[in-house]
Parts: sequence; structure tokens; C-alpha cells
Amino acid sequence: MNGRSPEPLVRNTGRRNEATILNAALQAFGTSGFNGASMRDVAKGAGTSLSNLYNYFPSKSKLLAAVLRHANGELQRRVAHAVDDAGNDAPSRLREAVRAHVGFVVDHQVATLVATNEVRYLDPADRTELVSHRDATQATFEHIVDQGAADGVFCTPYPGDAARAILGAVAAIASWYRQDGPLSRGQLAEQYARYALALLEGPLPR
Amino acid sequence: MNGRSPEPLVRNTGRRNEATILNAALQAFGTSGFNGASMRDVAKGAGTSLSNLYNYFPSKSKLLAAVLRHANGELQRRVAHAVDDAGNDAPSRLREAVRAHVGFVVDHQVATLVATNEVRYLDPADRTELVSHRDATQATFEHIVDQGAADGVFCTPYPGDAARAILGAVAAIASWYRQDGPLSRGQLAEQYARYALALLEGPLPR
DNA sequence: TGTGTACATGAATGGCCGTTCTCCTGAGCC
DNA sequence: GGCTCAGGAGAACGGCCATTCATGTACACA
Repeated sequence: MNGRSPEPLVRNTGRRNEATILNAALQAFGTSGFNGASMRDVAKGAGTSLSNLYNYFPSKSKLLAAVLRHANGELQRRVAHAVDDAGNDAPSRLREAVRAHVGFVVDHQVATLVATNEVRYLDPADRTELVSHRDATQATFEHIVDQGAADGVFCTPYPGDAARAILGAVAAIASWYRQDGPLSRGQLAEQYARYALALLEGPLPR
Repeated sequence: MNGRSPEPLVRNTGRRNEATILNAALQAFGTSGFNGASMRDVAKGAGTSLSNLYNYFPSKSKLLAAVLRHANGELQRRVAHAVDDAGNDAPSRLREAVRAHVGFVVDHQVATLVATNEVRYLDPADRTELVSHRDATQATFEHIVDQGAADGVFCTPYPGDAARAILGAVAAIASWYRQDGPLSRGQLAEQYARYALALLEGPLPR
């Protein structure tokens, strides 16, 4: 049951070909990097003409910004829902947040890689906006860590950087995970949830 | 005592300007990415002429390969020495390995970023070589984890991916650490060594 | 003194890139 | 029918890029 067809990141936007173009751009930027991929590549991938791209996005850089906004939004949505559905104690909340994050990384490996590697190519204004959105997601994790530290369930002497460490490990999954490898999506999420709790010196199941 | 002048990654190679060129290339690739940086940028950074670069390296791609070989070599050397100088038990060995790795990331942030983000732009042969070198460094960590698991000191039920998780967290430091921030190099290394031991569910000091 | 070799340079060359321009089509609406 | 407007296409333009070429200097060494 491992062979899910790779769900596109962007589904529907109201404009006829926008989603197709965004997904093609994601693929192109993921394969060759922002500077390595040309607008011609994106057009080819989207099955449209080079000039038509400019009917949707005013520049290559704004196209990247749009792709990253969709990726970030989807991640933020998944993590937020997971935390909302979890219990009130920090360990369960952290567990569900990590599981959701790992799920996103596995479902959208390319988007994760592009989001971490290509942000720097945005113009300053877009970069600032995107970084602040990313920081908001990170803050979700930091608040949970703070809560657990305050409650005394996370005993690490270094709670300040723990969220960053956890998120770094999770994001790195995107650079080695293979869908046809030995680990299922669920097993991987389970493992990393435990890694996170252990790193925080929190309560471990079993 | 935090303001160390950034030691260049490459020090001396026997050819007159090779080190200068390699360090300039590292800087250029780090700032703009492999495809975003031009050979003209590298030449300017090295204070030499565009065409002279080709007296040292046959192509831009081989130049990147040389940069990455130096970065990887330095990391591997530091980790190997640290492990050699450590005790024989897995926890001390892991602790020293992590401390050395964090030290490298802090001392050579740009090299770490380039090494993780730009490997994919090498031609296949160089990429294969570089990846196998990187895997060798990773294997050092994996062996320590295996040793600790066999000895019963690392109790994590998932020792198989733990090294990857730790290395992912450590590499991510390069994308947020600031020399003038609140954490010294040594404190950071200490923190991450503890994170690593905790993640493995190993013995914790104090 | 002559010869090879390492290092260095400025000027091409051919190609691709982002972007723009001009034009075309078809659907919705008066 | 006539108008608008979103969506679409091909051809061009100016610019930058990796690489090569022709040429020059200076030093080692026979």
C-alpha cells in the first residue's frame, strides 16, 4: 500500500491553468534549482507557451514566491490541524505536530526541498514574507516545547534550540527518503515523533 | 572572544592561486548558488581574470567538485580525529563526534550550506564520488550508534535512522547560526551533543 | 642561450535566458 | 452584431554566460 500517486501540491486556484503552472514550476525548480530551471522548462512542463506564463505571473521570481506560499500554507495547515486535534498535554501535542510535519515532508518531498533551498532567490520583500510564515510554523513547535518545559515534562536543559533541532532533522528527511524504501510513511512519522520526545527528555511510550 | 576571523576553508595547494580561487568559488556559490554565480563572479572574488580560472579547473562543474572535496575532507578529518581521541565507549565517542561536526558547521557555515545544497549540480561521476565520501562520514556516526545499541547503552527502538536524524539537525545549524548571536561555538556543540545522546536514549550527564 | 612550462590576460563566439511585443481566439454580455 | 477581456501563441531583443583562442611574461633548467 505504498504506491500512492504523488498528489500535486496545488489543486485549484480559480484561474484556468494556474495550478498546472505552479506544479510544473515546483517540479522544475526542484529538479534544476531556481536558477538552473528556465521559464521555458516550466512552460514545457505545464504544456503551455513561454509567453503565457506571464499572463499568470509577472516574473520568474514571483512565480517562485507563489509556489513557496502554497507549500508553506499546506504545511502550516496540516500542523495546525494536528495540534488542534491532539490532547492538551505537551507530549501529545508535540507528537502529533511532528507526525504531521513528517507526513508533509513525505507527501511533498520536492516542495520541502524547494522551500528550504530556494527561498533565498526571492526578492527581499517576498523573502521576508515567506520567512515570517515559516517562523510562524516553527513557533508552533517552540510554544509546545515551552509548555512542556514549564510543566516539567520536558527535562532538557536546552529547550531554547530544541525545536530548531527537531525541525532540522525532519526537513532533512526530504533529502533521503524514497517512497519505495523499507519505511512506510507512518513508521517514519512514528520514529521521528519518538526521536523528538527523547531529544526533549520527555516521557517515552512503553 | 567570539569574533574569530573566518578561517578560509582551503589553505594551500601547491599551485599559486588555487586556494584563493577555491575560497572565492565557495563564497560565490554560497552567496548565489551554483547556477546563480558566474565564473566572472568567481574571478572577481579571486582577484584574477576569467580566463585564468581555466588554467586551474577545466570547467565550472569541476571547480564546484574541487570545492566540495575540500569541504568534505576537512569535515571527515575533524570527525575522525575527534573519535580517535575519545574513549572507547559509544557515548563518549558520539559526544566527541557530534561536537566536532558542530564545530565544523560553525567554522565553515558557507561550506556546509554549499555541500548540502549544491551537490546535485555536479556531473554524475563527481556526484557519485562526493556522495560516497559523505556516506563514509555518516557511516562513522552509524557505527557508533550500532556499537551503543549493541552494548545496550543506546536504548532507542529505532537506531537505524538515528544517525541521519542527528546529522540532519546538525547540518541545519548552518542555516540559522550567527557568529554574533547569544550562543558560543562551544555551548552550541555541548547542546547538540546532549540532544544526540538524548535522542538515542543514552546516558545523560548530571 | 634556448626551450618548455606554469601562470596570466583580453577579446571573441555561440548559445540560452528573462522579458516584451504583437497578434489571435473564444466566451460572456449589451 | 459589437465590445471586452482572459487566455493563448510565436517572434524578437538585449544581455549575460561558459568556454576557447591567441598572445604574452617569467622562471626553471638543460
